[in-house]
Amino acid sequence: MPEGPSIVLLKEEAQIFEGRKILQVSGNSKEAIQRLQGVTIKSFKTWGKHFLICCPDFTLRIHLMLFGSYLINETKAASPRLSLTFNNGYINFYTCSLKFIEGDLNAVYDWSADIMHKAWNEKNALAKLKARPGSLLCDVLLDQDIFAGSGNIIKNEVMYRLQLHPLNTISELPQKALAQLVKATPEYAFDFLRWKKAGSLKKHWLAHTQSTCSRCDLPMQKAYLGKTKRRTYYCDNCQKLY
DNA sequence: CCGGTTGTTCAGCG
DNA sequence: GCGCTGAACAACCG
Repeated sequence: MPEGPSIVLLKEEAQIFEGRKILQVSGNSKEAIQRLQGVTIKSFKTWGKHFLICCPDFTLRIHLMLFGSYLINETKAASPRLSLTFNNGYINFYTCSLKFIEGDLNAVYDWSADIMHKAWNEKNALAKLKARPGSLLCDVLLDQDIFAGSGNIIKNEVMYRLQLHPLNTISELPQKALAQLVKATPEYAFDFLRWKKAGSLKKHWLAHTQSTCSRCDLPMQKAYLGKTKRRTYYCDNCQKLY
């Protein structure tokens, strides 16, 4: 389930364990997860689609990939990749990628690239876009170096909102469109978060998985576009190709 | 019930 | 070393 907003939600739900000591560790991960035993969690952070468990001497990065999930104070049949027990509950992570990060997180992460971080920086994003003049719009919206946290749904919805065709190259887009892009992508991510909390995310999809354009009533196109070859929904009539 | 996918990395090749 | 392709991972929905 995981685009950036879903990870922000995970962080919010995990808040109850911040500052708590990990009493029990288990899971089928091949990483050395036992080093978490007895450790007190300093804080949880997110960067794009990364969920970060920050401990005094190291950080554990959890990436839910395509199929990952988590449960708090609940279990299911599958065996967790990682299970952490505290004195006030437990959290299980399933089918995710775990990696320990040593040293200073700020040396690893460019927080200004995270579309949901307070450090998100439009100017930095614009500079990165301009450094990739030949890239397609549908590809840059999945580029985690530029729009960390954006995924395939956000990509489709942002292009539709801005009425920009997925096959626009960055160099062809007018400055105004680029300025809209770096503003609208975080905006949509926060709408996504709000709708997901309300359980009404899919109801608000205007492009993703849609068969008809809500603006002009013509059929939506579905194609696997760009270097990323990800499923792209768009309206040929409404989304402008410069 | 089989096909498809809200994601990423890596091996292999030219 | 590069860019591209396909595989691998592996769960859940319709």
